[in-house]
Amino acid sequence: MAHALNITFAALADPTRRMILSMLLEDDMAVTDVAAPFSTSLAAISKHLQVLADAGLISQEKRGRVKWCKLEPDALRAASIWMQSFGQFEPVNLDAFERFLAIELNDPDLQP
Amino acid sequence: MAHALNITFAALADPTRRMILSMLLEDDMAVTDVAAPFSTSLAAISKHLQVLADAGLISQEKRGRVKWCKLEPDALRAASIWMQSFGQFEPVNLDAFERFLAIELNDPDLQP
DNA sequence: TGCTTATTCAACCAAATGGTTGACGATTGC
DNA sequence: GCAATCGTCAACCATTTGGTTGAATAAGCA
Repeated sequence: MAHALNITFAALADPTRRMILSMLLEDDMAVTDVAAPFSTSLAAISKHLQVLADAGLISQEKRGRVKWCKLEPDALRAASIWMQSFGQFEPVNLDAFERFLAIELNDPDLQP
Repeated sequence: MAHALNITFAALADPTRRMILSMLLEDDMAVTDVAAPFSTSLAAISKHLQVLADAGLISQEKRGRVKWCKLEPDALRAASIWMQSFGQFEPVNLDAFERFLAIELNDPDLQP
């Protein structure tokens, strides 16, 4: 893989991982709490978190026996900047954004 | 896969496909011409173009025996909007962007 | 000390991905 | 008509991905 953008975009391509990111947007979380709303195993979520950490999208810090996960917006920012190079995208249309979010949050691929 | 963002981000995760997109930014191209600068086979590039078309990132139109490929920025815009939801990203730092582009264009994974 | 909780590791599996090669259907030009 | 060009298809291959389960490690609690 090598290139940072490869792993960033690959990490973002999975709906479970995007959901995790949106959960972490609210607050830092322990691995077990991240896994709670999903029907997949804890080990699977642990792997997803590793992918996100490898991509630099989150950081993980172990305090005691609990590993805290924290959103790291820098990697996302890099990908966002790449997109803007294809850009001349007009400023975000908030109505379209609302509609978009409605679709994203009703993602049928996602169990929670 | 199902969700549009899944296939959009998955399509963007490959450096060959990102390079193709940047080539198409300049102008519409025939499949053979897209493939020319790459050391991979024409069939492989044809598959990459299919992935990009499935993601809505490009469109393809056959005129005679030549199939023309054209950048379609709407899908990229959708992904860009999703990213901005993680946003409160400060306006793009152009110096950082220049450095970033330098890295992207020297991508060692890419042959051309 | 011993039980419980938090997380990862290891081995495994099915499916998807990115690549190859050779054959094939269309289209164009001589 | 026939040969060359454009592009895809089909079969195959190696690697990666996302998932499982059960054991292992580590830390807190009673």
